[in-house]
Amino acid sequence: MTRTTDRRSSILSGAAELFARQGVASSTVRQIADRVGMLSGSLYHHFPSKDAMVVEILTGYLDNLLARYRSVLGEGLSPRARLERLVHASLTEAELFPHATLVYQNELTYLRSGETVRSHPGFEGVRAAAAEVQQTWMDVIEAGRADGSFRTDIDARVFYRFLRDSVWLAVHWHRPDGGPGIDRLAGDCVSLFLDGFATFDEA
Amino acid sequence: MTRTTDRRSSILSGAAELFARQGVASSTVRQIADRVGMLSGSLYHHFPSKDAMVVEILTGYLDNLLARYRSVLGEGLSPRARLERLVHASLTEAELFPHATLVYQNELTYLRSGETVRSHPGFEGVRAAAAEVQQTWMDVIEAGRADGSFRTDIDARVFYRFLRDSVWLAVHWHRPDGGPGIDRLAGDCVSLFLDGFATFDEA
DNA sequence: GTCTATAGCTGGATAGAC
DNA sequence: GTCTATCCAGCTATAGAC
Repeated sequence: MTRTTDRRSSILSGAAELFARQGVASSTVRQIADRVGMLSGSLYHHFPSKDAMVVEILTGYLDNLLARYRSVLGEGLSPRARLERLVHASLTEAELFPHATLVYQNELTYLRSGETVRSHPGFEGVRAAAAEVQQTWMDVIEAGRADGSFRTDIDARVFYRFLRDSVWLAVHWHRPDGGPGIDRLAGDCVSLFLDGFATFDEA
Repeated sequence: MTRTTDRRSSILSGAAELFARQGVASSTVRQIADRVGMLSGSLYHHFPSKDAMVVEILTGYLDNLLARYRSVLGEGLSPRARLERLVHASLTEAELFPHATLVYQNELTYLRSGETVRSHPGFEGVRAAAAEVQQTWMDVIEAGRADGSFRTDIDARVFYRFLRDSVWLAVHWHRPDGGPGIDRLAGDCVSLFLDGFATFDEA
């Protein structure tokens, strides 16, 4: 167990912060090196390429997130409760890794653009993990539609996108310290969406 | 009045499509030239730089959008009705200029990142227009909070962001032909958000 | 494990022929 | 108005000294 954060980790977190703020394409290895106080060439002792950093940032983030999701799925909850736990898990992860969350959110559009750029081995894994994340959400939404607790007159994928983007967006404004905790935030978010989306037994 | 779409416009629309799919930074002037069947050097007869294309795409989009917004503001509607008309205007604009809409949505994060990259003259105008768009939404939300029709226990900016991203996101999945029209879509969207967000006189 | 130095490439942009 | 030909800057990545 090393006492101080090792070099490799600090490079990765510096890179994540840059990627989050400027985008991957506009961030250079020299900027990354500057940030940790070394020269660009030295980075390649730790990572084979810039893309490898991106892959590692996204993979670490998604692996953690999926582990949380799987734990939630094992609890055998109702659709509504499960949805709240998924929101909670996502917000928790976003609080722990805000930069990785932003990178994932911002680059997702370009990541899935089929035949283009990213052919780097490892991006396939990222894409697969991203697909599993989406499937997890779709499953709970479909389950809620099936048991009558969610509306069926609005496309499931549309609802998924609305909710997903709102949750992921929280990292833009949520402040870990001082503000409302994750618990409160997750509850508010689910209430906001579901009380306008879940079927109401009015009258 | 020219009968065919002129060269300049086709360059711009080709560029917009590329920017939307790959991101501005990852799109090269050579790709843009390829798409309209000319060589990269020839582009510079029509535009002084790649950034100038980005500025013109975003400016044209935002100018149109703001013109619609101002027209809505002149109708003297209630907050709820005004909100629906703003959603409607945004969706209409997104249907007419889907690529520009996506570019705006995707690059907004990097656009506002203060001292970084984009110092091109003209980007200031884009930023100013984007600020006016945001202000228009914030005004109607605040008006609704003031007259009691919207909840005050959730941050206005949070609600704004949820709604804005959901509306802008529609361009990802909405198909102009065949699917539900803009009218229906706008109504659904507002109903979805407000019936979970507007105050209810229950009991 | 970091540095110096630079190779090799790609991208935005330009000059001038046609 | 388009093409040919290219400049130059900036980038990723590498090789080898220390």
